[in-house]
Amino acid sequence: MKVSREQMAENRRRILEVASRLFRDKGFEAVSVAEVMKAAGLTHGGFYGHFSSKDDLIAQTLVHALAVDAGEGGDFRAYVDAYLAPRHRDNCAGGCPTAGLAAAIRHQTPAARSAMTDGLRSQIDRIGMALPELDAADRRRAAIGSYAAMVGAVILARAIDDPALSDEVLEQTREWVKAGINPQSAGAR
Amino acid sequence: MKVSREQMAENRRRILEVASRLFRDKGFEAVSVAEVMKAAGLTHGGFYGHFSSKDDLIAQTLVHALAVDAGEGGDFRAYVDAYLAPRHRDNCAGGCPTAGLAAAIRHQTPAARSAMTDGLRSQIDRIGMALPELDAADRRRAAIGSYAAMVGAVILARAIDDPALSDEVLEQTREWVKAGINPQSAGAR
DNA sequence: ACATTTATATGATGGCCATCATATTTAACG
DNA sequence: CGTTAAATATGATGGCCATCATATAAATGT
Repeated sequence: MKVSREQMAENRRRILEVASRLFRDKGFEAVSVAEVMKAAGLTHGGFYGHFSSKDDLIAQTLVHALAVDAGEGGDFRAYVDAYLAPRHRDNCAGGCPTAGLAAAIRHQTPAARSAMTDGLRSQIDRIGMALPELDAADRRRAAIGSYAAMVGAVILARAIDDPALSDEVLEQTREWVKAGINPQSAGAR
Repeated sequence: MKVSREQMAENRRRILEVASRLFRDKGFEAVSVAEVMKAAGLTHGGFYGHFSSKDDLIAQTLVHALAVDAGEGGDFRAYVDAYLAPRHRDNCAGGCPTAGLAAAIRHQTPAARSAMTDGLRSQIDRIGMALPELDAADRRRAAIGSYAAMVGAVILARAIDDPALSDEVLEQTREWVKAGINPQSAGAR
């Protein structure tokens, strides 16, 4: 049945939201179009009224998810603590889309890769702005190096089945990253 | 037709080798059993004489690939340079299996996760041994933090479609990691 | 040499899934 | 209100793939 204009927009939003969580939780391939629609409270047939294909959904979901990825209020140390925490590791569906999906993007369409590129660029800029105590060159290096370590640590911590080692990967990376952005230490770099 | 005992062992080795490259290149789900067998020069039917399922192949391939992952002759700086290089980024099929597959392991069987855990543990130990100039605590932290950054940087560099930013991610992470293992800087950490 | 075992090949089978065709219902607009 | 257009539902369709049943043929051990 037809639905009001706003209802349709709302439906579309819900599809994107639900797809974002499902993709982060189970990966792109393990989630079917029908599953997304069902989770959004719709039937699978209506899907192609909103998106031209599953690849289109993936690309649009990435744009959506990476735009919200912003979060961070400028306190980089607090962001690092929250990012490299068991709570974030255990919350794939609600966690950072970059940590959850970046590795899968290599196999996706150009539109998806483009969304990832934009998302990464702004994330690096955002982290850089949260490190005003460093000079420009150190700031960029620290932003990129820190974020790479954070994403890598969460991916590794999620991949392994030994809780103690997984916790240790998070803890040690947390200390490593935070020590690396001390002005005196960054100077030594 | 039946083949000699050694021929069968050789076939099995080739299946694992070929599967390892295909999985790293295209991901677990995008590679079919038939494709692996064909690439190994066999037909798909014989597959179940070697492995009990595709999941079994994945787990055994990981054990195989992560055992060979050793490589490194003890010069950590050289290892970092080679790891965080465009050549490695562009060579998924022949590159580090951890960078290529770690993120997908979250969705695999317990056997696969266990193989990844063992592989990561020994990789951390190996890197630690290549950093004798640091004391024990710094060494472990540097090994974990550095490896997380290396894996994360390669994953990010492979995900994005802007070559300049991709190169920059590798370069900056390379400098960041190498600066982080300077004894004076590690002291500050 | 022969009998037997077994590695591989050939050829189903059944399930899942993306996509589409068509039907239904209702909002939107006059 | 009535007509039309559009959003969603229902119900195919075709392809891919993991797995398996059976056939073939060569190696192994006597």
